[in-house]
Amino acid sequence: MSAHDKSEAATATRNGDDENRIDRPNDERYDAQRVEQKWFARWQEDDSLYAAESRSTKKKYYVLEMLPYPSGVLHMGHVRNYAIGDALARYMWMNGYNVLHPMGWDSFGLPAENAAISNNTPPREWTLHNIANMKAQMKRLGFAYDWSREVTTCLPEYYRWNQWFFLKLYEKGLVYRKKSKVNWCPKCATVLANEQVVDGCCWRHEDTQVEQRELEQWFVRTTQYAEELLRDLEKLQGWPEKVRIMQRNWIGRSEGALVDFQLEGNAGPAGSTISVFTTRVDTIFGATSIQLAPQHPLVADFTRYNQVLGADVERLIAEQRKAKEVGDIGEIEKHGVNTHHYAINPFSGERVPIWIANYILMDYGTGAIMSVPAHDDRDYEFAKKYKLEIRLVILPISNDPEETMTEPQLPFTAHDGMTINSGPFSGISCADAIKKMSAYAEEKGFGKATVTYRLKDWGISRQRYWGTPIPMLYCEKDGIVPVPEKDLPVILPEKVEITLTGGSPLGRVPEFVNVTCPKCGGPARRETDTMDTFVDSSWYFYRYTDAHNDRAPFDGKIAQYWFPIDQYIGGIEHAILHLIYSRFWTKFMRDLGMITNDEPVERLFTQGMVIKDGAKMSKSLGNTVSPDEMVARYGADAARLYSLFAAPPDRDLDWQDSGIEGIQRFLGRVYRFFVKNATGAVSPALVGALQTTPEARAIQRKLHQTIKRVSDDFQGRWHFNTCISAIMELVNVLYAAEDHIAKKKVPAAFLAEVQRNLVLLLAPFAPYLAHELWEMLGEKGSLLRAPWPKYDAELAKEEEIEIPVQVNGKLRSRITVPADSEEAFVIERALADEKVKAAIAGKQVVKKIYVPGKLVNLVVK
RNA sequence: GCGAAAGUGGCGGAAUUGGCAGACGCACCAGACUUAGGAUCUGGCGGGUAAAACCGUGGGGGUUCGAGUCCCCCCUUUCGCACCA
Repeated sequence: MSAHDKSEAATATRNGDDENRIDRPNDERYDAQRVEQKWFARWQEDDSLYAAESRSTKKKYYVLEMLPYPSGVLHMGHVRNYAIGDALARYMWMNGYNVLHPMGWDSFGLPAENAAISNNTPPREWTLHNIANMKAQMKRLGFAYDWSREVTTCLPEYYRWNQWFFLKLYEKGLVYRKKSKVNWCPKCATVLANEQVVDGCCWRHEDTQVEQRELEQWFVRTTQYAEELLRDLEKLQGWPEKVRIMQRNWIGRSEGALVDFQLEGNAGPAGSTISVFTTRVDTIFGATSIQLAPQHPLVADFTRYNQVLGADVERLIAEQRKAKEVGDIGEIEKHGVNTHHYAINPFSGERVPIWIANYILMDYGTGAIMSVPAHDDRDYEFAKKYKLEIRLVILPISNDPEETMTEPQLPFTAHDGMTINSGPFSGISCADAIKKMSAYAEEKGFGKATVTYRLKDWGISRQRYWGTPIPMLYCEKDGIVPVPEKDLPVILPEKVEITLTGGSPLGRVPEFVNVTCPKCGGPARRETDTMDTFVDSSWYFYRYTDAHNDRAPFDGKIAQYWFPIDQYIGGIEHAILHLIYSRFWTKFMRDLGMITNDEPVERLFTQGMVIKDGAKMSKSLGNTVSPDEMVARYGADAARLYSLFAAPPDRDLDWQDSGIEGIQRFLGRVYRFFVKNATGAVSPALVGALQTTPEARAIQRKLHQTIKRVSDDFQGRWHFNTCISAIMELVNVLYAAEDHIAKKKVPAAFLAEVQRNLVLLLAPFAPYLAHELWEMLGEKGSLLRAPWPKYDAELAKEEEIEIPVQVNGKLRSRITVPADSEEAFVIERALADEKVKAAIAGKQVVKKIYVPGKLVNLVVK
């Protein structure tokens, strides 16, 4: 059937339908809904091409987008994230790789419980319903996922392995229970990890102040791997620098020394000491006080019989809390109180007063410092205020010995000085002093060199229902008893009354709580807390490689084939939480002998946010854009293409409805070109033949330039916005050549080749339209496995180039010369140009610059 | 305060290595086809001018034949960290 017949047929049917506007002949409109529905139905029937091959000789490629929480509906941020990954997956398929491109659901978590409370729907039901809905949305958007490997973390098939891992952590001493002050979000009614506290507030409730509560909790010893987590950041060259810096700061390694100061007299418990952490032990002879955090354990001993002091301490705590609330603890005005107790400096034997100060943090170091006003900004400020002694013990080193003796401006905080007034340690460099003094302290048993991290162990207990039950029992006789491996999974019971008060909901389910101890057969009580959901996402990507294994979390051999993940794509908001936990988990699994890779992710890409009207989309601002609505109005291709076109993927994207209309027009333009210029399948013999007519050559050149631009971007910097504009340019060139095409100056066989390549270029970005056009061309093979077009430099080459001619750096004219012209020829032609002649008239040309293929610049005087 | 990224037309954004600033798209203007146009096609579109000249990449200096790009100083925005001892 020719194009002419086709459009006549189309016109005939449309003319019969005159209640709407009628399209004229050749006014073929692209009905995205009809085309997308057609392919959607086919893919529903058979999506086997999206499946990764378990046995393959091809090179593997693991591309992964971060799995979503099934909140109910996709938002535009998801669409953007998945459009990037899907384009990459399709590109890699077309390049002959065995691609693993899976999807799953991070489906435990609080929103399900909140929904249960407000709608009276069981969390499981609510969650599974959301998953079904979001999965349907993903399919409608045309994302090519291997659904045979779908992972749903809230199902026992998955979470049983969380429990298994927990037992392994327990065996290795990497999980422990301790009573401690923890972050408590009153709205979530549960504990939060340090990583989940943002500016003193809950990460989910930015307006809710986190409280401190004393609770028994399970902690994962992430600090055991602190050193390696930090060191291996160097290996992650495929990660954004920004993320690596954020992780480095979060781990916060700091070298220093611990030094014990003996308490004088009988202030605290007999023989007790105050251990301080300092990075500047070289300044210890300048320590003129000890400063304790108000929450320091010793403070309680001081205030027990001193109500006045107690009240002061309360005030200091309140000031700290206030500062945290405002979010600038750095700006807090320093206050302190003198306890009138003393401690002994072990180096000098000197008595120093013990103070309590609001600028000392209990959760860093030991919660106690030695205060050296002469050599620390904060200590200096504090000492000035409270008239504490300021004693100089470090002098700046200068080449001029006279200068070395001059007193520096205080506080003098540089690290490259020389000690004075430091007893036997005087007269040496700071670095030397640190070494010698640490060694001395260790030898005498009152201190040692040490490393402190900001990173804390990961508190994973949650007093909530919708999570993985922690497989631990408490027996009256045997104490803490792990659930035997053979009894896994500990199934989360379904009939549970969910409230946000009264502790863990599971605690109110007697048949869950009351068990027999596997050791003694006596009565035991089950742990009623559940695991932080970040446990689920710490290893889920391994499960994709072997999703139905019921004997192990996954098979190590299979994981070894697929890992590390070649490309991971997700939001920057996971730069710390998820990405540190999952790096930890990988190292732990490696040490268990399950895997061989040290890091889970080779290359990480963090895409920007989708915003609207300059603000993050949110229901309260009313600036949300619904993917469903976009698909219904413009089609999935348009929604996907626009989310790639509107901005480079690593930057924020400001959504504009008028922008997606432009994309819709573009898709229609492509479609109409194919309808108007139907050609049919290409004979392989003709592909790549150099065209002879200038009209065809122009198109061929543009085609190959476009292939290069798109391919390069996939390999390199991923600026899909410019890829898509390159394809638009190609289409514009085709439209501009329509007259030539009509006059048969462009051979039909070549035109068919161009169309075929255009479809291939579009395939990663707009799969629906690409498939439709592929079929229209009469292609039989699968587009998803069609080889990516090959760039041919010869065919892309320009025969003639336009060279701008500058005079003294200002553009004066342009000349057209053969592409392979010699410099002398180009300069000669430039000098002969009328406009150039006028510009240099009466002046002397002192320098002639020719940048081959780029420009000519004539310098005149 | 420390660290990182960014600042280009009315808007989203191009310019990958120092070489034609504003690709591509949106919006707008004009024309064509039309009974109609919120379809489609064609053309225009940084400021300035009759046309040129000239001026234009946050501001100020510099290097260079030539700077959005490199160097120095400053301003603004966003993000991360923040009395971290």
